[in-house]
Amino acid sequence: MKDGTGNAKGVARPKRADARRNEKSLLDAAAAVFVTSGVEAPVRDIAARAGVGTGTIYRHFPKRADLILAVYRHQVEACAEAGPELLASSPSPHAALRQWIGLFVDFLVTKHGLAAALQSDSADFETLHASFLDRLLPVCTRLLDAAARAGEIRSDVTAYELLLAVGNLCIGAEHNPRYEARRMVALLIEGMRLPAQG
Amino acid sequence: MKDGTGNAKGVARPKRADARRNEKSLLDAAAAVFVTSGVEAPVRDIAARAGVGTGTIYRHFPKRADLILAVYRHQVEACAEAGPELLASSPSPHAALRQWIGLFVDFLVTKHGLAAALQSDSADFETLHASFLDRLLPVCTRLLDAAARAGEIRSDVTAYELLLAVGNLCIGAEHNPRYEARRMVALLIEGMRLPAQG
Amino acid sequence: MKDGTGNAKGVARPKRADARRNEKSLLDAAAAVFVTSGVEAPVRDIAARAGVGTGTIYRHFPKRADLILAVYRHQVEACAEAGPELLASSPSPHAALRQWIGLFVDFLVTKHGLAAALQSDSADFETLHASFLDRLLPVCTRLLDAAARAGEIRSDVTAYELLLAVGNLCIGAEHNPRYEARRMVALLIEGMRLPAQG
Amino acid sequence: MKDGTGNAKGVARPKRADARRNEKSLLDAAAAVFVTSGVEAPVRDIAARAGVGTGTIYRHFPKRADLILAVYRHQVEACAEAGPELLASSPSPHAALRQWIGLFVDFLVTKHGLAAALQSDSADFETLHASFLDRLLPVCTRLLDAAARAGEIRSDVTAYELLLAVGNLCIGAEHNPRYEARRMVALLIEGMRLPAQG
DNA sequence: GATGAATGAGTGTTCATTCAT
DNA sequence: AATGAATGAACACTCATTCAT
Repeated sequence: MKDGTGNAKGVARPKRADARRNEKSLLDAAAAVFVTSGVEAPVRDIAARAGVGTGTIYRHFPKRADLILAVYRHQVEACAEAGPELLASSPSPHAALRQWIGLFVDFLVTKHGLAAALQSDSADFETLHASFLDRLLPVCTRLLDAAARAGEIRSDVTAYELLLAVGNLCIGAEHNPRYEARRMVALLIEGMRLPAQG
Repeated sequence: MKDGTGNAKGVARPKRADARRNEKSLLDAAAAVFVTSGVEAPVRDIAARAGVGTGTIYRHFPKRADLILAVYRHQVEACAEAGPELLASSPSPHAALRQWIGLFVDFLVTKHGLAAALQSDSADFETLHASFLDRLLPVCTRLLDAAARAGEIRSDVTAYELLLAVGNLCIGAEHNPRYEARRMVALLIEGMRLPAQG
Repeated sequence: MKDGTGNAKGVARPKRADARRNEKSLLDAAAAVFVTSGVEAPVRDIAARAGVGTGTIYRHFPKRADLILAVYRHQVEACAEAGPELLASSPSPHAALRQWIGLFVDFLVTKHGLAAALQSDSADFETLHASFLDRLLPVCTRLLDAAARAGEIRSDVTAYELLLAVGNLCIGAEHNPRYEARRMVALLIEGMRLPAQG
Repeated sequence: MKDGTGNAKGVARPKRADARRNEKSLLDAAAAVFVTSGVEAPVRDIAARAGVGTGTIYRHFPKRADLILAVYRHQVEACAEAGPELLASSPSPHAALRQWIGLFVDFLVTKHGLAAALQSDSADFETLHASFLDRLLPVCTRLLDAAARAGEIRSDVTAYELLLAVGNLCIGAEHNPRYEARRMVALLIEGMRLPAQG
């Protein structure tokens, strides 16, 4: 019955006020450290940055994946929600796909190590991998399907491989001024396009 | 300044036969372990596999990057040499580019962790990154230029970003049957193509 | 000087009803957890089981020994009280001693870790040790004296060493089906016996 | 083919000279620390006392049980070997048993925490428990059998429970001047005696 | 040159205890 | 009074790297 996190409005205990504040600063610190040292940064570093003890991190996020997940949840969510909207408002499904992938790239490119972590085969990161995919895969699939049905892109590319490919293309982009992930991703998307039918 | 091969400047004393033999078995062992545990595998594992002490590895390859470099030198070399050949024998520069990139992918995809290591910003891996690029960049540039001059591909993609992009696309491919790096790379190359001029 | 029960000197303010209720549930929880995880079980576990915060435990029982003491007080008390009764009702002092030791063993054997804790030299457990002894030593002494005076047992065994010996013999018994503490204690008691005088 | 330890005389690599010296000082340090803080003393403490790094301890003794075992191996061995000798030289099997148990007590009583560790149910200590028993059980069994066959003691006490009981009786003896383990053990042994047959 | 023993910093993780709410 | 969040010392263990033999 304990609820570690959510409990939006209901009968939530009042105490959570300071804890929530603390959790927020934890998330901020983690995000900052992740940018600098990657998502595998030592727990101590994150704790130090947040000005808390290491135990506090473990209390809030028992597994590392929990922390990473929490750090990026909002952004993943925003990205996921943008999918249908773009599909509705764009001139073509392919344009929607391109824009949506653009959002995904914007998100990943600033998360040093995230893309790499998503590739880690460590048991600890499988959850992470899965959670990201759970939310994003359906959205991407729908965009892909729409574009394929419209005859704009080939239909043999799965959302899974596309997301992984895009994720990979973002690795290392942040620290490398000579490597522009967005351009590379654009090429990839362009490579999926089918010639307009006469 | 240290050079793992003992090959300083021009006066290199020819390495003793047994030392060379030793180095060879070191390389074989490292290659094998890299496949299993990635290029960041513990030094001890490699030493054990080679049947030598850890100190021996450090003598031959002071920095980890030296070892990785040595392990893959032959293959990088072969890849580099294939560039001009493909350009000469292929029906078009773009085809040559595609095939050459294919060789590069073949190489990377079977090297667990190599692609990831190439992206590491650790000072230790910068050498690695640089060495690979030193040899491959000119080759790739020449292929790119040829294809661009032939009007087959856009001319705003540098060899540097292309190699990085392809390298990135290969990350994690080995252990993931649902992710086919070659397909993704093919899309990228396809995305560079320019419509044939009337 | 601190006394976990809040019962200082003589002016003890009667504890509030709810506090007493709380303390009772604490004791029950602790007893249950002690059985499962030993008397050194994490405070959190006990608190969780009791449905209270850890702070509450510390309020009621500042030191771990206080808690252990409180948990077993009733049983120690019952054991102590049984001494004189047995002496009065048994056919011989030695029989009374044997039975009383039996009660003590029954008590200890089911308290995972208690016997071990009584032996711990940690400052924290000295209190525990002392408290148990305070109550039980006089009782045991009286039984021993009676049996010795009756010529049934040797008179050079002190209650202190007997209690410790019996306590020790109980260590580890609970989890070891091949080790029957009661049998070993019986041998010890038997070993104290003096041959009946012609 | 690697031999981590033994290899007494044969073709042993020469290098082991300093390592052996080091291992000896490790053992001495461990023994000293065990006396002070018990066999569960922090690895760091032992390392510090021996003047080595923690890694050195792990190299020589991967598991804690290995260290404990090594520390006490000689003494266990000596104890085991004394069994048959005592049986041969003592006036009666019971006397031999008594003396042998005396040796066992002498050994245990000075090893703070050993007896307790032998009782630990931690997986890590099972090995320890088993190793001690492996060596001592047969010896004790033989003494017990001889005494039982001679009609001097009851035959329903197993070597296993006797050793455990004696071990338990030794717990805490070193630091407690008021508790004399030897006396208590003597009582136990006495308690096994059978009245001489007419 | 080769060896592998030694080193010790670095890291994850647990848990008793304190204290703001 | 009760709560439980926060703290941080403590500990086991790993592994890159050095260096005596």
